[in-house]
Amino acid sequence: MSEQPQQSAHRTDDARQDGGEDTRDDGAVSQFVERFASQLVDAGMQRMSARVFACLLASDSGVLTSAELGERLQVSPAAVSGAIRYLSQVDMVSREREPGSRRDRYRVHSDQWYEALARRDNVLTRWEGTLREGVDSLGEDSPAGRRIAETLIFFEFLQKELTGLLQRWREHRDQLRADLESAGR
Amino acid sequence: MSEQPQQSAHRTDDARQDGGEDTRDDGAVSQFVERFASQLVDAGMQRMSARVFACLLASDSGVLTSAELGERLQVSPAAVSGAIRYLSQVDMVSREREPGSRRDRYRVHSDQWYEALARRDNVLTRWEGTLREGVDSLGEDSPAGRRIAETLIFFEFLQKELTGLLQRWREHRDQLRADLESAGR
DNA sequence: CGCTAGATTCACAAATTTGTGAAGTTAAGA
DNA sequence: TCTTAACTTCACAAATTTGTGAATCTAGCG
Repeated sequence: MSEQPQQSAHRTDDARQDGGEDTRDDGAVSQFVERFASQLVDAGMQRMSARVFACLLASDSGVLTSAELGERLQVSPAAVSGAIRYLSQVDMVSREREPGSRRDRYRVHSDQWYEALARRDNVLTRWEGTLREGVDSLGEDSPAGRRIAETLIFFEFLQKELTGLLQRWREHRDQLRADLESAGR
Repeated sequence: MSEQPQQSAHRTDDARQDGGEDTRDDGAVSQFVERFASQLVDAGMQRMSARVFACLLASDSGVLTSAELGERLQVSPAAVSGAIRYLSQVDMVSREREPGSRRDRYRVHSDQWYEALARRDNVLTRWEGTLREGVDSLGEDSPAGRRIAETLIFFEFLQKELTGLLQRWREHRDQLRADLESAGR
């Protein structure tokens, strides 16, 4: 039927000079980007930020310029700018500028998930504050006050667990890296 | 200055017959409800659902009818209905009907947070599915494929940890209850 | 110092979401 | 079986969010 290897449908062949990025099936990549972005949206992230993030995640270099993002996602520079503003605020993407250039480059960390989770800690702390106020308003002795106090206990438990979990992840990750080190090279 | 205890500003005195609900400062309760609801909204929940949920959480009985919710939150029955539809879908509220009545009553569980977290498990599983597809599309050997594979590893770690965490919570909770049992009664 | 590539901001239009009133549906009680 | 209280659904209006093009700002480079 076709003389192409079966994995290939439509490959990028423009922009070959500036990245060496792609030997991949663009359709499939784009499908992954959009699917994963949708799931992030379901979890509460703004659509454009989710798309930009997923796009960076699925790029070989992990670094893309505004123009590249705009082209891949088919959106305007303004949209990219807005998405990046959010993503760098929540620290999921960092902005770089090459020394002799006026183009920004946006990068995903390899540790972004770990860090995102670590930041959850603050969210929990804020929630706990509100819950404590609630217990005070309602009185510790009222049924409602007691219910909220129980909620508070759960969140406090969660926060404590989170610390341990992050610790264990670091160990797990370092172990994996060490294994890779001794086997792979 | 005042002959009232200082906690009191404006108390409900309507509806005294049907609940025995409130000996509390309505303003403060409402403030808690709205604040906590906002934080839930920030975390991605729909506004009305968040308000209904917070309202139930802050009620003495933990059970309210549609009419009560509508009155406390100043919204239409339709809005309550929509919020409840969502909340029962995600299993944060359950619907009851008193045997000889045509009024539904909506209840928060005391375990809703535990259960909400337990349900996160499914979300993680879905994400992992998408990530695996991504790795397949991009190839395990490409840098992007590798980055996504690392993400996958993190989520798998998280999912495994979640199981243990939930287990520990159940133990912690049972311990707290036992303590309460022997001390309080 | 001016020119210009590139990022950002702004006003606005399009799309989406949210809540309402009213009509529709369901089931308890006479 | 009829009546009616209570929940649900639907069409629509209001509010919010999202992305665009154009104008503006910033900083390399000649």
